[in-house]
Amino acid sequence: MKNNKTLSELKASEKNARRDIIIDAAEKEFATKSFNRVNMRDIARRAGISPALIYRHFPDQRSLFAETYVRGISGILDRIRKRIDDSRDGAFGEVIDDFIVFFTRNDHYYRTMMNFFLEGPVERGLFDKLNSMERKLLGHFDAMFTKMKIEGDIRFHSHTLFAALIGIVTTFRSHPDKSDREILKHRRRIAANLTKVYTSYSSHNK
Amino acid sequence: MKNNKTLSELKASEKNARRDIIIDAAEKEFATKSFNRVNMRDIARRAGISPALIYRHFPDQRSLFAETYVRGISGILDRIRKRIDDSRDGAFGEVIDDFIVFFTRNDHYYRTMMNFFLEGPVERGLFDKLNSMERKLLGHFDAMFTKMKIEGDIRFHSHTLFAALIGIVTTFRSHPDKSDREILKHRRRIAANLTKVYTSYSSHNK
DNA sequence: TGTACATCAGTGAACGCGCGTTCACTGATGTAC
DNA sequence: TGTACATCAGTGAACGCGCGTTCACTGATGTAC
Repeated sequence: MKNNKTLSELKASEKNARRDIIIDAAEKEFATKSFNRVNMRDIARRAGISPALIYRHFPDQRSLFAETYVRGISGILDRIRKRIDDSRDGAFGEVIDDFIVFFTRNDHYYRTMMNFFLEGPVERGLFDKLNSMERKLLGHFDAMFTKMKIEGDIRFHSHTLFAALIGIVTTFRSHPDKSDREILKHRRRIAANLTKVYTSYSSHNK
Repeated sequence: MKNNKTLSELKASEKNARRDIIIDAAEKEFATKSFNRVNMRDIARRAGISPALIYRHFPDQRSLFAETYVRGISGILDRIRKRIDDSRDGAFGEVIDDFIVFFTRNDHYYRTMMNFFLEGPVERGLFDKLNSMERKLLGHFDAMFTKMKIEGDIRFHSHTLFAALIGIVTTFRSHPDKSDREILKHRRRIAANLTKVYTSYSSHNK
């Protein structure tokens, strides 16, 4: 069996594989406990390595979380894009429902995003990477609003929508007397309300 | 000079005065540094007391912050209420601009709110107190939407609006290449866009 | 074909630190008898 | 009018702890000559 990779390519892909194993472990940790209980020791244990080794692949915890976020978020971004492209009218309701459901099921991505909003600027490369994710989503929203033939500045609408969605996930969270099911239900209901307002606005201004 | 208070009343009001001094000090600390640099030692120093004394008035830091929040927030709540009551149509644009400007100028109230959203349930009494603030604001929004004769479930609209406003403050924050002025400007612009969508929706459904 | 040296994955224990909170104590004032 | 005791504001130093990160080191593999 012929191996057509050079040695250094092999090495690089091995290195990437090791990175992926760490990200997988982080992902699993996020799945089993709440955001701020996730820690480096447990991630290392889950990956079957020593904590120190993580630092050979990521400069610090924030970077690891950011990479986890970037990898994890791209699926939903593509799904949203596809929904918009496949639709005639932008599929507003479905798109924002997708968004809400995704960030409810994967709260840690929301938390990572919040972390970067609230703790502010990071190392430049990381900042750019996270920012490009946001701009990608905004680009999708732009495409959606264009299909909707909405009146006014498209980019402002995208920003407004993004803010509103983040706000919905922010304001309806764990509550002493509410189950996860109820929270999701409430978020979707509010999102549906937003859809009603926005689609009505868009159809009246055609 | 006659003192018509009983001794225990006097004592109680003195105790309240001391509480207020601590809250004042916290407020001043929040005014001089970013949210997560504010700490108990500095608040104590600012109030001219020892850190331990704070704990005679507040069970813990969260509670102190919550009380600070509750006291600080009630002014804007009343202002918003007045604006709505004094207007014929609900003054949507002015109300949400007030909201945005207030939480931009007083970021620490926003941060305290976020803290409670993100870190979740607290000691019950505190939780109820914070919750009643939120419900008060929602009540004001209800009144506003009623004046606007908006179509649909009023409470859902209030929730949607609250979420959207929180989202606007969340998503546009410190950025390596942006000044505070620009951030405020951008937030107001997005808020104005939201106003356009909402007022149009409401007027088309009259 | 062997030797010296470089490279790099990998380790477990230990460091460090920021800061909320508590501890053990003082001093003044009030109260009972 | 004095004595014993309770109450409570107030203090500065010390505790503690969770956890991200680093340190000093090992062992395997690659490379130069």
